[in-house]
Amino acid sequence: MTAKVPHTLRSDARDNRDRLLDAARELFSVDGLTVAVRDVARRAGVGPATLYRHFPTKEALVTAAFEDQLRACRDIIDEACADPDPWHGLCQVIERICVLHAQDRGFTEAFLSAYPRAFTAAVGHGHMLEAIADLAGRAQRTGRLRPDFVPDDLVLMLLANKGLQAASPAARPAASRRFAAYIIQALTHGPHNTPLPPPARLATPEPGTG
Amino acid sequence: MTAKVPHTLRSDARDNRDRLLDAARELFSVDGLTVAVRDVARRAGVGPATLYRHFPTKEALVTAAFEDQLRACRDIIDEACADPDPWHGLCQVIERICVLHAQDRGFTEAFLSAYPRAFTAAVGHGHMLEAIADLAGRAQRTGRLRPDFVPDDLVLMLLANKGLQAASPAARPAASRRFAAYIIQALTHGPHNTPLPPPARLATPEPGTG
DNA sequence: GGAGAAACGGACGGGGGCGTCCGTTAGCGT
DNA sequence: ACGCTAACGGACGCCCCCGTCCGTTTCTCC
Repeated sequence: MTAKVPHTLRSDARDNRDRLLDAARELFSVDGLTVAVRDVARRAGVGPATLYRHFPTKEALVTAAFEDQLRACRDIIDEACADPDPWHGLCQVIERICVLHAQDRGFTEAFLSAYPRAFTAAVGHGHMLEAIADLAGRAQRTGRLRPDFVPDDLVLMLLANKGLQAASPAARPAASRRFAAYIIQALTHGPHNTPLPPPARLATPEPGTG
Repeated sequence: MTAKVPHTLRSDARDNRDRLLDAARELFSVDGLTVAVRDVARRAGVGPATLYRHFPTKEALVTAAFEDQLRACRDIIDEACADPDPWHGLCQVIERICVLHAQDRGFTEAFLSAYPRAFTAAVGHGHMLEAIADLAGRAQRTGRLRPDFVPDDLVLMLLANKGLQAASPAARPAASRRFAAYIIQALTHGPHNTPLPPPARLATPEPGTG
């Protein structure tokens, strides 16, 4: 029970930790979270035990590796919510998060329920969803966002965008950009809008199975 | 080399084969192709060896299990191509294939490149894509389908729709229906169309990684 | 009803991934 | 320079999955 936490890593340890995070980001971003922990360690030039010493479980490694991306995500949303034009803000959210996800497969999988516990808790999905819902409400009141849009539709679109990662890594950004443009088109309120089927309750995505 | 193929299965064998296909369809449709072959065998009430006797590899089981779905898919497309209103036909393709995929996760994964060899060869993806491209061209000439649509965009949408399978099984059909409606909205030609980013070359989806 | 072959299924080997143990190395403070 | 301890990493156990082998059961045909 005597807390003997050094709070200061030895130089080599700090070094290895950094290299591990870099390696994790590299591998996860291209191949997703299925990459073996061993491969991350090998890429970083350390043994598996070293990795597990720094990150007791794969989930810990994942959350640590994607801290920045998560912050970037939040920044995008905060910025959009502060946009004086809520419709423009919403479009920005869609476009930017889509390409962000397209650029990083691992982050997308982490963000969308591969390790739901870690991420939903860490960032407070709830808060983000609330902010988005508010933004969407304001966008609807401007008349640019179709009135039958519901916030869950945004989750729908994010999940759909994730599906694009089955494409070749090289094609992903272009695919997501084009997809985002289509989505914005679909969300635009206009005289040609055809009625939508009832919204889906996505509440609890099944755990695992990124 | 003496061909001693009975061509007529013993009654119990035929029975087991049917039960295996049923079990495979049930499990694959809900949980996708990640289900262990053992589980399929267990569900069918037979040993693993029996399964492998009927289907020498997992891929063989998958293709056999989804033969009907594949035919249904082709029928949808053929029917749509024969539709006197090509735009209506295209919409039908989108709606029906989206819900077909929403109802059956395993088929979707099989259809979209989890076992590319088996399926692309079996059905001739090429032919289907050609037919769709022709249909889309005709739809564009009616002025209902936006002119900057390219056939690859349909693959884009199918991949995106696949992403919705991360939702709970119960929510999938509703999600896909709504998604399809949004897509059709996005593809509609109208004065409010905003230009799209350049299309993505999806040509060769990476193998594996359903 | 009995012989022969087809079909069955439990047990096995191989591969891969996750997380751990312990003998060894190397940074740090004196 | 030297010892103490943090940090390292190869090797290990465990689990899961795929596909195979062989002794046993069961259908079929006479």
